[in-house]
Amino acid sequence: MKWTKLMIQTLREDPGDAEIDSHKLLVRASLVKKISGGLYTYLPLGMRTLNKVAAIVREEMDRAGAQEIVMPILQPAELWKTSGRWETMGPGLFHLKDRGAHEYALSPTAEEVVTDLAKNIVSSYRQLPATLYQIQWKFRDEIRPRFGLMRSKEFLMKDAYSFDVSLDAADASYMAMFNAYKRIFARCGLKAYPVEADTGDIGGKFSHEFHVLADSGEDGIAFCDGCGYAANLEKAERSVSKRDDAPCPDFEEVHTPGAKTIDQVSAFMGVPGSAFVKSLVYSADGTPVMVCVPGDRDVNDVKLRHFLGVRKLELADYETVLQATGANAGSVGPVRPACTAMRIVADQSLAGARGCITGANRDDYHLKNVDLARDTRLADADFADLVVAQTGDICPHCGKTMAIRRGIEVGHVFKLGTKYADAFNAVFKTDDLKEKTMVMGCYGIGISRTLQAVIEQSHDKDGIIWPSAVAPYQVVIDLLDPADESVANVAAELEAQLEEKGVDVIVDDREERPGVTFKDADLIGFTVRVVVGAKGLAKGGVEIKARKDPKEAMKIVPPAEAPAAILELLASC
RNA sequence: CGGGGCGUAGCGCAGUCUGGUAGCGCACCUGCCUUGGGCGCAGGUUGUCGUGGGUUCAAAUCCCGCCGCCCCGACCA
Repeated sequence: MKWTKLMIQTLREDPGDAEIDSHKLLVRASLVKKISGGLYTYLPLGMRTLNKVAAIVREEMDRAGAQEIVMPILQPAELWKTSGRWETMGPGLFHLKDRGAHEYALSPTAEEVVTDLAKNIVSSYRQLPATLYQIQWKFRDEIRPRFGLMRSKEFLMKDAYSFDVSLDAADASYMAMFNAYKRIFARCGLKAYPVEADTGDIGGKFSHEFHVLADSGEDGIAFCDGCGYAANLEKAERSVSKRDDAPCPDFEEVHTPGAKTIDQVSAFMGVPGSAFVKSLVYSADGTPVMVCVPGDRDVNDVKLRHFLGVRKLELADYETVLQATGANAGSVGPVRPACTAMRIVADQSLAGARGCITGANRDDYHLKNVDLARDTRLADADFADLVVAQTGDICPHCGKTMAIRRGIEVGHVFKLGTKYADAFNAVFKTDDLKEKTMVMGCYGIGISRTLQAVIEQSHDKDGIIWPSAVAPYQVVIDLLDPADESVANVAAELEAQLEEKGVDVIVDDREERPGVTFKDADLIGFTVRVVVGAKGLAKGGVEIKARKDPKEAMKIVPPAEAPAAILELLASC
């Protein structure tokens, strides 16, 4: 392919609306063009890399025994109402009506459609197990699209769904996908880590996310270097040692005028935040619940929601707080008798806490010398792991300390159980003619996000450094003298030979100074650069260099030997 | 949803406070020159100044409405 035939318009300056390197480079290297917030056109170069990632995913899905299908993006509302997600996904789900006022959703995933499909096609255990997948555009009405392709309203996703005869059988389907994912990300040149995760709105029992570590990542992940435990902060557990607090005298009120936050009261009283019991009033499916955690800790909403077994959980508004406790936010606490009606729960690390400070349920007052067992209605069953893990917390599996890192979620594998199969009554006949519900799993990879994650993980100050497997073109042949006949001939011959070997080649035939073509080659990041010039040829060689290598690693080889040398270089990238 | 910022050429921006008929850099086109890391010179093209209304002799500039985009926050008491 000739450069001058392609729609490429590289930019010298960073786009004004990009925050992170990969987003800036996507735009500067002319891979994508924004059309509106969270919506992008893929230009020829971007389309090629997107297709390459998709091709790797397709190959590995097929290898793992999954079958490719395509489901509609526009999906009838009835299916979504059957599963309940028409309501639970709320405004995150795009919906629209046709001229007959029938409602539709734009698919953000396809559990409903695929379960309905399986229900209709599968009637016997003989047809299982089966895993279906598609590579299809998905739509989500994100609150705040950002970071280019990382969080956009429309994105390319591979979604797969497994159907099995039992939970045990589903393990094999899950593991097949898990292993396929490891291969996929490795082939894309990515270091991706499987991380234990919450199952979110999709539901189910067990799941792993695949994360690429990056400072710009939107997710926090607890890592234990001791045993390899890795978990999304939404789920990450921590181990706490049993407290042995000394008995304390009866609690007493302390006047704390104007001090509302833990930081303010802590400063006012000259006591560290960890000595406080922070008490928050939540609205759990509409009922107020008080949650107590150490003053230097944040409540983990996901853990709390699971523990309480409720669907909708949010911090209560100020009026509810006042009604439930008799005090305004900033002065509330768990000590009786104020909160007689409300359920109170607390983080496990507070079991046995004595001598702590809480709100007094009276504006501008706190209590000191609180003994949670003695002074509150908290019973053993009310304690659970309810806080967000922090760096330095103890790993629940090996006892070593964990660290929090940032990650980009590029893939997710779930065991769904029978959540959707139950909703759609997707059953099959067993060998003894009984009816049984299918057990499902679902498995997603953000293809467009993966593409950007590769850039985020593989770039330098000059531009992208494409791994060979997903480069828009693996080799750029830079013609220093495009008008020179011998240069053009050597380049054409080289291009033909490489393409015969299955290598994607772009020939930079622009009448530009070398500085311009070199800068562009580095910016777009073609895996290997070949320079063909009249002077070099006169001396008997062309020049080859891997993008990831420094200038000094450049080699000069005779044109006849170039294809073999280039293939070797590509194999190492 | 709340707060802040921004909308001027394909891209990045100045001009707005203090109203006077729109500018810079990059890109693009022509010519000369140059030719190993975004060269130089000369000439040139590209704008409903986001949009609708108002004030005014005159509006990118002042006033009001709307739209879009970006960032932060969304109540951790």
